[in-house]
Amino acid sequence: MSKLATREKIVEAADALFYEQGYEHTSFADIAKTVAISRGNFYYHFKSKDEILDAVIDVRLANTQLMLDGWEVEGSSPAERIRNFIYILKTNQDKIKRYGCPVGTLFSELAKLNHSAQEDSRSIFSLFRSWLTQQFTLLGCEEEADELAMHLLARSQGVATMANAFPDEAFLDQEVAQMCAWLEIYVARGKSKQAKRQT
Amino acid sequence: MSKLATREKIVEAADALFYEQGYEHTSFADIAKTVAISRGNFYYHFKSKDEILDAVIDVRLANTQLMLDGWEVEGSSPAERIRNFIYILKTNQDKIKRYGCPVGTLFSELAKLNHSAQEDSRSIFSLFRSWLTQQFTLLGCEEEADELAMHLLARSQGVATMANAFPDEAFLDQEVAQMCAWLEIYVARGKSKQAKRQT
DNA sequence: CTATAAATAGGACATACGTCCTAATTTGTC
DNA sequence: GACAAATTAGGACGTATGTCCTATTTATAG
Repeated sequence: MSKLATREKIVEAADALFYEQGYEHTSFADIAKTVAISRGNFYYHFKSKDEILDAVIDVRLANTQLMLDGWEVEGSSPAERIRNFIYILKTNQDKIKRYGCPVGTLFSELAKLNHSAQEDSRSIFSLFRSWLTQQFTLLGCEEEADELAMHLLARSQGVATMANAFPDEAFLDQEVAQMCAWLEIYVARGKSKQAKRQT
Repeated sequence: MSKLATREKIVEAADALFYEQGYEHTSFADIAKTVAISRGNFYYHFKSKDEILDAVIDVRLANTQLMLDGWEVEGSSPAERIRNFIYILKTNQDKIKRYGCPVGTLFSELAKLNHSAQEDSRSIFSLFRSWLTQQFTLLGCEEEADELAMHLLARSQGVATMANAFPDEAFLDQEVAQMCAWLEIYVARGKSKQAKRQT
């Protein structure tokens, strides 16, 4: 119980610090200080900094999956679920304006460090990508589903980056609205296809 | 002469290393090794790591301005110039797939480090932003020029990030084509406005 | 050619950091 | 309540890094 609690607390603190300060810039002392434990205790739960990073990525993956699953409610449409994805930007806009996108900035950092966890970090992107592909497929855009997924991911990433650089604007709201409008094109296209198939 | 050469060599090496490895992850030894000078000599030209960063940002700003000026050739249209901007992604695609966008990734890192040069780093974005705003204004989209500039910047950033995460695809080409197609809407809109004004 | 300044080299130093080790404390079990 | 295992604390160690200092070499000027 207490073992899990401490471990979880460490991962939780590391998760936040890696997001806010970056992986490399966050030291053991930083995390230990946040959790209020000694460095020794720290090393009882994790043998190295890399291990904590792995744990953090695992938690982020799990939380992302949980979020996506939470959108899979009875009676929800793929369009609604994609809109949920777009609205992540709005929901987390304060943090995004301060620290950027947690997925994009972590991957970017690990890419530069040539870190072994780079591929694990990419898998968070992959999770979103395959999920979005699935949603666009359900929407009736089978052939271009993956392309649309990548497009939407890129749009989100770009908005997050620019919102980080210029946080004092209505920019984020505008872009979210535009992305929703863009989505409607494919919603309509999917419907007309479905109608065709019905006749 | 040799003084300037050494200084320039240091900045050049630091510029590349900051891009490829990140600012924090690049040590004095790394730069000194690349330039093949001693750490002592190093400190003769720069009193601190921050000073090198400032110099690198200045160089990047100057080079960017030079690039933009280079596009201001006789007989070029704003649409062509914006297309030039979009094509940066294609021109630098190899490096972008490996290290992301130099502007975006540097800003992102400095934001997390809470580094004093963060604002200087943002000014590279600002340069692109105001330049694009000007081009869209010339295109005849005065009211929405800045919005369009930010939109295009965000699209570029997003494509760079995703191309970094998934470099093995035709993704970048597709997105560049889509951005050019998107631009045509505003080219046409500008032309119709101009025609209206002429009548 | 000489004297002065610029430039370079390389070692010294303090600090921070990741990692390891051992002792102490807490928890769980019979 | 006693004993073993799990957990925590905190110091020790080596390395890397940013920074500084001084001696040596190279370039410049009168």
